[in-house]
Amino acid sequence: MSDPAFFRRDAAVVARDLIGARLLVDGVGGVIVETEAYDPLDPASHSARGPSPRNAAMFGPVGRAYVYRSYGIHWCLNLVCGCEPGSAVLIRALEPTDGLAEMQARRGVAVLRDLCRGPGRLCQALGITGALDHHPLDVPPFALQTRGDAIAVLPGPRIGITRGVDTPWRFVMAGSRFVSRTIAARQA
DNA sequence: AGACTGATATTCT
DNA sequence: GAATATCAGTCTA
Repeated sequence: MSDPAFFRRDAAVVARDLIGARLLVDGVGGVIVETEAYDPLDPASHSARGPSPRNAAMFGPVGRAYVYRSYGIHWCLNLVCGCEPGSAVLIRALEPTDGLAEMQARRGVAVLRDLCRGPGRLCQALGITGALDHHPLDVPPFALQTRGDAIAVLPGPRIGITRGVDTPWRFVMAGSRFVSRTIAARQA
């Protein structure tokens, strides 16, 4: 459920609370195990320099998707949140649980661990494209179930950015084998 | 396991 | 023209 109260909080808080939530697109997806927070005061954020055609969703209502093209090739999914406009949480990795065969077909890969590990791979596995930019998270094809109970979450620095590298706004599920490769290496 | 490369949309200089 | 919230392939070890 995308209760506005859940998303109308600081991005770092929402990013931590999203770990363990179940995210499905047309019934295909899994449990969120890795996220990153971005807000308009953050030099690494797309919203740092104000609205543009690409990042418009970040300045719209909370509880919606912000989908953008990364390096001209991949799609990346964010969930718009925050008390003020311009915040979002990047979904970096899922533990696949639903629609495994469909994800394997879309990715052309059989190994579960490689289906949704990384923002670009995740979007390919769930069939997420720019068509879902601005789409409300409580309206099909999206389905989002957040957890009520507490869960062990580890914070750390974000990945693949050159600015704001010291802000510990990446969150991973403790002990999960389905997080990004670079993280798994650093954890070990 | 690590280093390098190519693909290439959007934004910034 | 250069950089980027990336990934898959290939080469070196």
